[in-house]
Amino acid sequence: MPWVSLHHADRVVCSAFCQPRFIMNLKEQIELAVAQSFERLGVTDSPPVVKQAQRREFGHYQVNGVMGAAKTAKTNPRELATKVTEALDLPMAAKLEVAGPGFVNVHLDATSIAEQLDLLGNDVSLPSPEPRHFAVDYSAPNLMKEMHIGHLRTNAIGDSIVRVLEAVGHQVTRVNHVGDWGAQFGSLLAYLDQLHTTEISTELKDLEVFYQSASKLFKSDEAFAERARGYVVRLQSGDEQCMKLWRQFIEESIQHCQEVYKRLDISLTREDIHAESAYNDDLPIVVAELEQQGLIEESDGALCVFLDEFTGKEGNPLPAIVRKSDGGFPYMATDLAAVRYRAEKLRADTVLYVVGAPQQLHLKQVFAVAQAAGYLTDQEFRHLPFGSIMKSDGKPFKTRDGAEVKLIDVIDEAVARAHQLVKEKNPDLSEEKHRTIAEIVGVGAMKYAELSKNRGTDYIFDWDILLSFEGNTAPYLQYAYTRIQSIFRKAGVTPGDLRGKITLREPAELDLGVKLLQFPEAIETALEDYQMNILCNYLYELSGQFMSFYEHCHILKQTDQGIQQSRLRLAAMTANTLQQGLGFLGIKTVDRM
RNA sequence: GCGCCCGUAGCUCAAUCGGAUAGAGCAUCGGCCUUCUAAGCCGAGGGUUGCAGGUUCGAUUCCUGCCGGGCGUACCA
Repeated sequence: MPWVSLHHADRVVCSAFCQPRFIMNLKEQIELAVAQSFERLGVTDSPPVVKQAQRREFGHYQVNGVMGAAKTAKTNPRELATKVTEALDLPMAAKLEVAGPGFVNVHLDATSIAEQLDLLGNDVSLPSPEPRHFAVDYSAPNLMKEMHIGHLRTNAIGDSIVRVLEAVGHQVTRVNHVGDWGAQFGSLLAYLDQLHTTEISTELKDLEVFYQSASKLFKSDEAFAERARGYVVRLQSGDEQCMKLWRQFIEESIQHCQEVYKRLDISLTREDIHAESAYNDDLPIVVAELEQQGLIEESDGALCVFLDEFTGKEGNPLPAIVRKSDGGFPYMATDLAAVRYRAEKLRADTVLYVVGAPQQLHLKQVFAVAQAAGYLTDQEFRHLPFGSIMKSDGKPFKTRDGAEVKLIDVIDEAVARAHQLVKEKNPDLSEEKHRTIAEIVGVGAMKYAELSKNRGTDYIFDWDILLSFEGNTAPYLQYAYTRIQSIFRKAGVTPGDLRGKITLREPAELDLGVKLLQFPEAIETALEDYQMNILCNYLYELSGQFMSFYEHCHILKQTDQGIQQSRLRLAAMTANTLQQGLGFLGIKTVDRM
């Protein structure tokens, strides 16, 4: 039986005659065996439900599906579990036991695990789902202002999702839907216009200060406010001199963004920018198309789409306003135009919006109106909301607090702290090395702090937690990696030189070996709901497993050549997995730190 | 008022979608550097998962009610 298909997966995997990198992962192998065992016993319609065991004493994997099956079949769960175990053809299991109300605990066999590791060589196996075209909308800063700490989430999460999707073979379009249009630009342009050419570049250096000076003038100086309003009109009507100023400002602001991306190692480039203003010409068309569909109603002078499912205060119908009473277009219109573009022009199969949770209702409306307008056929448009960052008192950051923490300042602080530490830990390295390492470690810590949290929940901003280098942090993973590099330096070999097979004698070796084989499972689980914290968790556990192995199974002191080669191979595979996994998170590794 | 999200150890967070005795990190306490980098390892203490019911073999997870917090709720984005 060369080909077998898994009922729950949308792909076919082969068991015998194909490349090692396409072998099933451990969980799938067990699932398949349990499913076959169920079949032999005449149990149908019950999934095996195989999971990694939560406690080591329960084996490596546990089968939870027997209890559900027993319920449907109205039989005793423990008896059924015993039968399933007897009918189970799973050579890779060293021991199977029925436990608790009807669990089957699977203890894996060291020899089989070693064989599977040998099949991989020094490669890392990845899931290979059916390729799709993804568009991922993330980052999307407002170009009026500089990015603040709140922008870290969409950048870190979005960029990581993009990297993982690409790694498993999907086509990915990065979309940076920057805010470069709107009434607020009036005062910025008016302010820009009254500067002397010599002052412009210095003034724009700090966008935050620029923005604040302009809005202060807008409030205090009536003549200035009047000019600002005039600029809005001129901007919207495409006045050439005004557009020139606007382009100058936008250019400068994009420059700022790209610098931050570069610093943060975010993979967005200028080519990924598809700004709000790019849809300007589409906005009247979208409204006209909605009109043709009979979806538009006028209300208080605004053009609206009312859908039954949306109600506002006091149960009143809640409109999706696509044109304001003053004739301007709100972001509902822009976002609809963006949906239309992404579905019809970009032809993406799945579009992910990595946008904060407060936008939930808005995006729900956007998708619903787009659906009603016929822009969507079978594409999947999904909002991936993330929680807000709160202040230490648990209250959310408000724009008016003015005390928002600039993203670039957080980066500087992270790098400064890392620099201090690496100088202290490794004084022999050159200053240049110190700086390079500090940049990678500091930025890694920041990004990992974001990624390792469940994306849905709000969390509290705290310098010391965000910039911690101990425990479950990126530096811990990077440190595990440097320890491995150090071993190879001292041994004077490179992973490519390694000969010999893997043998897993010590418990620490077996646990590390199993953990290594679970990488594709972690990726798969993380992609189910685009939760990168699951990948973080895996990498942390892998590092922990390695650290334990490192302490208990000395490598260079080992006199038995076979054992030493085996351990070096385990170390090499760990390093490889860590580097790839961290790469998926947008975090680099260093050879020393 | 209505809708969505949340409430877990002193603090910050997990818990792979209903599984076993709820896990980490930080902080606290105790061990481990003449041995591959101590950003580390080994161990200890710390919990009525906001409260009260319900569903079932089994609930942090699902349902109902209450308490507390956040966000949203027509022309800012």
